Amino acid sequence: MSSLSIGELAKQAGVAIDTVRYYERNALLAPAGRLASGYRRYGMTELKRLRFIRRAKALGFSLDDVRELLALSDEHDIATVKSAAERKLGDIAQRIAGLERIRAGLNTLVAACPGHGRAEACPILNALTQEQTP
Amino acid sequence: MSSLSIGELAKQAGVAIDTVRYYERNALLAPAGRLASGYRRYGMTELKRLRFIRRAKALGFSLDDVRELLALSDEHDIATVKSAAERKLGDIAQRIAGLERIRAGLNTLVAACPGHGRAEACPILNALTQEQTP
DNA sequence: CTTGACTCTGGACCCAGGTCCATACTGCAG
DNA sequence: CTGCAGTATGGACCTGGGTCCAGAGTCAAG
Repeated sequence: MSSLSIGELAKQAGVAIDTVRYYERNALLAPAGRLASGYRRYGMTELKRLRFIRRAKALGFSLDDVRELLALSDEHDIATVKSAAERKLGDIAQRIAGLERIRAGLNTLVAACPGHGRAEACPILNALTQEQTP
Repeated sequence: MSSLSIGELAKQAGVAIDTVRYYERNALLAPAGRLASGYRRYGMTELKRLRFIRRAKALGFSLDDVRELLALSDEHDIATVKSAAERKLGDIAQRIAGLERIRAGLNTLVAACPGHGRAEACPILNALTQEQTP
């Protein structure tokens, strides 16, 4: 046990085989140990790391961010981990705010559109056509 | 007046020259009229259309969406415009909801992290390392 | 031993929405 | 007329996060 082929690893981590190799090429995973045949072999360490990556991505981190986090977690540098997470939180809040603004604008337009009649009566088309800055 | 070079058009519309040509190549703008020299010439119609595109993008529409909207606005088909806008509104709401979920998760972790001490005390690293599904 | 499933490699390709480049030609001010 | 800014073209390149492919070699069940 605890020796996995790339296919088993990928399956257990819930990613594609190509993704594992892609991560290795891009330094998110250390180069894997090899059998005499050249086949990669993995242990629990790599499985955990791969799951770490998957979770971090689900939390909205880019692979660049993840690379940093992995480095930090190796250093056990909690303060830096926390501030990285805080920065990410700020990013996410900003993305949400941008989308909220778009939603509010579009919502107003949709609400005001009768859904029938002349084009001039459609505030959506008007908003897009008019000269004023949105 | 009302005859613009590509550079003047781009400037007045607030986009790059290359972007104008890119839009022409990708059927967001009709092929421009040309001088004998081959230089493109534009009028107010194209300027408005370009601003339409810019605004629509600012509202979160993809260029594919914009192509559709342009076709619709040509048809003065208000009902279809409204339902396209409603679909877009749904998309945006979903994106926001996804980000909210991420934010809530990350927020909890950051709040619980002491910011110093052993790595085992950092809930951020723990959440990423632990086996349970996030 | 055979056969089918697995793995290896380097490299091409995908999505969107452009940006940048070299080379050649044109327009206009002075 | 000169010189420089502007424009033309086709094609390469960029970002991020992979995915797919051909051709070759390997593992393991039966």
